Amino acid sequence: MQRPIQVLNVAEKNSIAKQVSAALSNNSARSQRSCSTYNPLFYFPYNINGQPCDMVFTSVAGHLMELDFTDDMKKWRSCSPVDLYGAPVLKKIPQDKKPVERNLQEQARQCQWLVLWLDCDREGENIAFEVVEVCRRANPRLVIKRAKFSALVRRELERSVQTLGLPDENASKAVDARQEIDLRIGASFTRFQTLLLQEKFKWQEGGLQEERPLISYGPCQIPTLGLIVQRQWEIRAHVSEPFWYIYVMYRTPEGQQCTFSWRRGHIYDHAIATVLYENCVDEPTARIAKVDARQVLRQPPLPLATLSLQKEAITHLRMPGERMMKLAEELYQEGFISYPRTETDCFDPAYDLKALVRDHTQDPRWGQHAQRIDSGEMWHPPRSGGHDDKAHPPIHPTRWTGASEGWPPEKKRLYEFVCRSFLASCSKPAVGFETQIEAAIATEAFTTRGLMVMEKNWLEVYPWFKWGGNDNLPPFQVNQTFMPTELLLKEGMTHPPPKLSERDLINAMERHGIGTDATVADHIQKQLDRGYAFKDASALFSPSPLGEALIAGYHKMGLSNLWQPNLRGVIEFNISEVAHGRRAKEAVLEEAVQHFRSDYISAAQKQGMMVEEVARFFDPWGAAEAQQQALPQGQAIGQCPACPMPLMLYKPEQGTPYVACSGAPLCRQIVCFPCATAQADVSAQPCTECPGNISKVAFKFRRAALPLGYDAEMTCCVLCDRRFEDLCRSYGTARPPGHGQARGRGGRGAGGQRAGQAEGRAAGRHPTAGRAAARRGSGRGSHGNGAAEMGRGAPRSRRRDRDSDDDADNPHRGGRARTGPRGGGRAGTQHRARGAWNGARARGRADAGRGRQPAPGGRFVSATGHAVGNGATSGVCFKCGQPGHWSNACPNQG
DNA sequence: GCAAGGTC
Repeated sequence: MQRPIQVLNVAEKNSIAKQVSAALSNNSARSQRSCSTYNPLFYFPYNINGQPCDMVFTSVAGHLMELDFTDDMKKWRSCSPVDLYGAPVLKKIPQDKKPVERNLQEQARQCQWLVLWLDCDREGENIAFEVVEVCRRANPRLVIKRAKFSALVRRELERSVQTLGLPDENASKAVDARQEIDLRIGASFTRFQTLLLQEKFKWQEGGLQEERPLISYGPCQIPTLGLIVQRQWEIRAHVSEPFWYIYVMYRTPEGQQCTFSWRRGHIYDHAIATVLYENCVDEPTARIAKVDARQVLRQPPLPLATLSLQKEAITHLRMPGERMMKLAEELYQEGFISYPRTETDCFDPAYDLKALVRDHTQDPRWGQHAQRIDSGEMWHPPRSGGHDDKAHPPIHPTRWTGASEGWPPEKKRLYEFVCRSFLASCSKPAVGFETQIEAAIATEAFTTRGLMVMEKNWLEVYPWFKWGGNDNLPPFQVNQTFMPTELLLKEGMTHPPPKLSERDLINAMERHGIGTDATVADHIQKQLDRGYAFKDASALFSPSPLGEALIAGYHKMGLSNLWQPNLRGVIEFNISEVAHGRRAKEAVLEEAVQHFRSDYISAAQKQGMMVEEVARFFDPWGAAEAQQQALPQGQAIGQCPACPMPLMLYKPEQGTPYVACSGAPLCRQIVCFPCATAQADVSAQPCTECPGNISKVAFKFRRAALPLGYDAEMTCCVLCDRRFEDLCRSYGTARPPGHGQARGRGGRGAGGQRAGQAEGRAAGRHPTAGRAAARRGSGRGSHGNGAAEMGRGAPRSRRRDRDSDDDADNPHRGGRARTGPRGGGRAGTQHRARGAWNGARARGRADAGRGRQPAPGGRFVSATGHAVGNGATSGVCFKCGQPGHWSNACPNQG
């Protein structure tokens, strides 16, 4: 008799652990609490490939680990935000996940095998590696295996456990890359925006909730805001135009009637419309040219996935997506509906749907319909929407309850919606009889259509959908003639597109790959929480002044790729190249970091534009105005050693000349004059001398030129330039280049660390080594060097071209901006401006979103020389979203 | 005080 192997099985959430244990053990698993509240243990014996096993099944609760910067970079003023592109990052287990970690380690110590049952998607693969890391720390000898399953049904799970494989490292690395990109961009731009704007304006007077708002940036939240602002600009850019159309109405003596639509739709030229109309008036007899009558079917709704449930709940129940998800979560926890976060919109054929239907036959509201399905009279197998996340079924009721009296009304309505929707999806399609009529008057053609509902079927249980209409059509015959009751030339006006509804937003986000089914609602809610957008009484979204100013600011800077909706798609496409093994994680990261760092540098250099945009809507604080006015005129002499902004030489009328970074308040670097090699140390204390809330700046000098360092500390106010202390002290040991000198001496570390980084680059490791050189050269009036350094990046002329292009396109400024020619001139629709933007969007969009598109062909190597994955490389440009080149050589700027 | 993604 073989001794059983001890096997630790880990699922992504308890519900899966429970289901798989039940399926594999034939419902005989013994459950036991663990030290982690939401992750109990299930024990049962099993046999894997003839080998007896003692199975212990447990779960985590999503990711175990979080990515973050090291402690020294977490303080917002500890470094310039641009440093966050190169700062080290760490994966850590946050405090609230410690019990999960303990549970895994306790079990791992007693087991020989670890079987990973995490969801079969990229995030699941990444969590699998987190679990492996934690378990291996407790038991290095663990044998690691991965169960891949396509449905939670017994046969599939049994197959899966007998054919265990290995976790997919590429998929996991793709997630690592995404996390790192999101963190670096998010943190750097959030700090940039917040530090730049937070203190400058009277937010509350401008309608914001908070006095000092957090102005966050994220690669999902900002493109979402971009969608809202873009629509606002479309609306504002719309210029109403008149159009004309011929209106025909016919009423029989019996009272049957219909109106006809003109084949030409609308005509924007009054003269032409009049000529065509007069033709009709001259020969007004209408002749029926065609009668097409046939039976049509209206299919029931697809089984519900998360996003479709959100959209339906918004439309039919008038419930915001975020609220709906909370209630759905509750219903799931209480066992009334299945797992609410799923992409699946098709039922597994093995699923016993009839049993689920039977559960509802006693309901007073929809029980009768359920009975008719159960009897087979109404039964029709649910359609398949073609999506399957391989982990969850579509959302459906799991238990009937008539005892929902205590529930809040919204929860009741949601449960009812899930039940009715499920029953509808198991019902026969509705049957109608449609008649399409074509009529001719003189040279012009007209159509009308009638629809009579013959069998309601699924519509009986689903009251939210209206079908049918115009069923009082006169009984036309081909070649029949009649005299129209009314024949008129009517005038209409084009309307701007409507504001976005939450449903529109979800659709747009889905189309562009912004967020996942589980996070889309959060990103929308975040717009409201951050004060970037409002939702009006009709639940339509419009940007707040702050939201619009942010987008307009980046637009004006020529950095629209930072907010346009394809941003996420571009990131997703590139990391999916990692997941498929076509590019190395490091290469994609390097490319992304380089690109976004360069965008950050542009943004920091043009920060004034952002301030200007915000100043259109919000009043600045007096002190900030005073600060701006009080700053003396300086002369650019190079680039700041700590950030991308120009370093300025200031010569106050009284007092000592000094050199300071122009990037305040993001960077308050002040360096020594005349040597200009010193590192500043900034402490944010209020100035005791001047009336404004200006910080006191303490800074250190270091005379690198001397063999023994010479150090000084001085405290002064940047606003009034008043010194508080001035003391010098020497120190004894010279340090080799590349070691942070300030850090070792009790001064705060940032300055010294930056010095260390800069030296490292100078040693040739990094392509931006020139910066350190410029810093050294910019002392003693070496102006030429500094100026050359400031103009780095795209050639100036090209940048100017791009900016002016963008300005021409920016419709939010002039009020009545043009709508073409991108939109193709006279679009002939009610929403003519939309065509223009859609055209622009389509071109700008990554052929990317979620890796559905084929990989772009061809071989190319990044300018950094890193981008060689497994020989053939591919990906899309972070700037324009197109394949074939990298963003630092993007030919499609703007 | 930053992101987005899992999940309770």
